[in-house]
Amino acid sequence: MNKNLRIVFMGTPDFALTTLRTLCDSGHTPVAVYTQPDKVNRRGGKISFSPVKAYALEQNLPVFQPVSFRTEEAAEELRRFSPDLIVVIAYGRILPQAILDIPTYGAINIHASLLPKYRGAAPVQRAIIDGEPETGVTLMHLDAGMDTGAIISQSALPITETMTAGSLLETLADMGSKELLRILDHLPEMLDKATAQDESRATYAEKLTKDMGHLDWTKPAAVLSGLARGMYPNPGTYTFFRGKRIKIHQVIPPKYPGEAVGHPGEIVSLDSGVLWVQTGNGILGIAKLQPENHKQMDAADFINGYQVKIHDALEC
RNA sequence: CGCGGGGUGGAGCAGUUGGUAGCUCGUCGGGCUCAUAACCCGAAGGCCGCAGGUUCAAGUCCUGCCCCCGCAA
Repeated sequence: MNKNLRIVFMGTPDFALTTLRTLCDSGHTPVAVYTQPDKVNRRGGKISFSPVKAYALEQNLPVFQPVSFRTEEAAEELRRFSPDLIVVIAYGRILPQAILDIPTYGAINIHASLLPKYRGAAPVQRAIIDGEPETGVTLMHLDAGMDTGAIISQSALPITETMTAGSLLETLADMGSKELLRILDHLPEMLDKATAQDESRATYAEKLTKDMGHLDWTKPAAVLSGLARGMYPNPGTYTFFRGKRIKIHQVIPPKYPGEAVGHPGEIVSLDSGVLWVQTGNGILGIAKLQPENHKQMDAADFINGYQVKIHDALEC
């Protein structure tokens, strides 16, 4: 019923793209799309667009990439679309109140956590790394703070030991997108019913750093598994083998806690073409990996090509 | 022009100071076994990324091009 809402979409990565697609497919095509400025990919000297920009161009939607929203020009540009609502998803920037005041209904944001827990940049990743039993997606009415807006709706999802940040993000993006459509159909009421977050329970999910991905084999397998899955695909985890850096792409849930059959980092079995590695507690399986300068490969191929033997060891 | 690694039979890798290619796995055939992703025997399969050059001779040296990847951003 609200098909003629004037929506402005703001987002950057794939997580945001899912929702943009959903909006377009359901007839809520945005009147404008905002995304982060293009980045220069040094290695090829090429410029790379954000996933959102690539799709918007494909759909012939007007694209804007302001460097800042704290200028009168930026506000004026936005006002020209006389938006009813801004939908913000992983845009990568906090919108100042002056911008939030422009649309009739303000701005709605989809955040991949059960707010107020895991506010911030890496909610899904941190939830997996921390071994949380569940996470979810929250739609909130944006205010000027960092993920502090009133909660419009929330859906939870259990985290299993095979989920990665990448796969979970996809699932949550779908959940959030569908929920958004539902909200758009009942817009003013849903916003009125939004409830403030309980500040006392707020936690923050800081951005991940590359060095966090350096696997320490003396840690328990369960911890390493969470790290490998929470850091995947970006920024990724890694270890070293014969002095070469190895990226870990897929691990297999830990086995045999407590029963140490080798030193931490030692490869104790090659069953089923998997690299079974002894950790500080339990054995972790590595199923897919990528030696530096090479492409991703199955552990079985790695074992064949590199003549890996039991008792060889991964280095920290 | 940020630094660097690589393109070799279906897959992953070796190939030394240049002399027509090897390993692990897979595939096909046969054998052993109660059985097997185990083991044994045998076979097929490669214009060594593309183009040009040096040389009696190049995967192996030189030049140019295409593609892939790691780090850093």
